[in-house]
Amino acid sequence: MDLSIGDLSRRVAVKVPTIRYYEQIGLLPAPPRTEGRQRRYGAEHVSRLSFIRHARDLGFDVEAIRELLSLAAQPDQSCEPADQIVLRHLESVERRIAQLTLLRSELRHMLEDCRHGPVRECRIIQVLADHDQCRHEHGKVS
Amino acid sequence: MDLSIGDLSRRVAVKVPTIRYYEQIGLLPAPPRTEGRQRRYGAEHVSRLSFIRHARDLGFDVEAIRELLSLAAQPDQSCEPADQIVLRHLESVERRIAQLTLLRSELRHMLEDCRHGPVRECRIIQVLADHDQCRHEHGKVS
DNA sequence: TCTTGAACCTCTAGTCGCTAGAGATTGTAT
DNA sequence: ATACAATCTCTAGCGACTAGAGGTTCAAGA
Repeated sequence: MDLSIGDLSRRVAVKVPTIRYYEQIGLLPAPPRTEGRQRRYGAEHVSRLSFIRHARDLGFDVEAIRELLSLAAQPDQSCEPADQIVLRHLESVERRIAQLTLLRSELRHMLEDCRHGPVRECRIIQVLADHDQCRHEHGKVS
Repeated sequence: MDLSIGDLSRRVAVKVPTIRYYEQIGLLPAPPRTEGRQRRYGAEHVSRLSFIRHARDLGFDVEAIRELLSLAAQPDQSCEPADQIVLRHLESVERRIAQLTLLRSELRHMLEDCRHGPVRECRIIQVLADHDQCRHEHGKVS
């Protein structure tokens, strides 16, 4: 096991610049280098980067991943803090789904109401221009 | 109607720096100024900024809003392009909901499986460390 | 009229998690 | 030996703001 950054990238499916970025922000430890200063990774880098990738796939932010990694390194501690992190994330996902579901129904209504005539009669534009004609309230989405 | 930027901000519920930002990126036209170079807004600014805010609330990005604004200014044209923009956005919202729904179920399973013991036995950490134990595949989320 | 002080001004930099590019160096296969 | 892909560092950019510094202007009260 003596992987170049490109090998690691292919194996874990994380792009090369992203690996360097993770090193820069201290998420992945700096590996040893060749004489010519190229990075060479071992098995522990593979598993740590996998962990990071899976956690990112699950939508955890870097701070949460930092905490999860540090918890994973303490096998005797209670896993409750990890639980809390996951729960916190789950709740934010649920809030997001709720927002987006509202949003979806608004957008559907807009499309249904559209007469497909000229802009002058277009409900879509009207709703945007005069929000009081809108059916529901909704929070910020972005 | 001769509103300061603060008046406009309160009336439309868009923050002052955001208003200046919209001017900078050309979304809101630059208003006339007082002798002392302070901005003074009229009714057309209020309605244009309202339009922008409603569209942002609906999750449209700035480029889409630019197009919607320019369509709104051409009342004789067909509203089909506006339709297309809304449809495109609806589809992306639907994709996002689908992703997040998958994600939610993964996170719920993780929490269910957790034995609330030490980290060593924690399914949450195990799933992250060894992704093959994961129940489902899912796309990128962030 | 003068004085406060809140509101305004411009400009730069930071947020998050990367991604892209320039320009130079290194590793590897032929 | 040579070619060329891969690597290196560094800086800047993405989107849609947000925060802060340091200075100026406006409007109201004394």
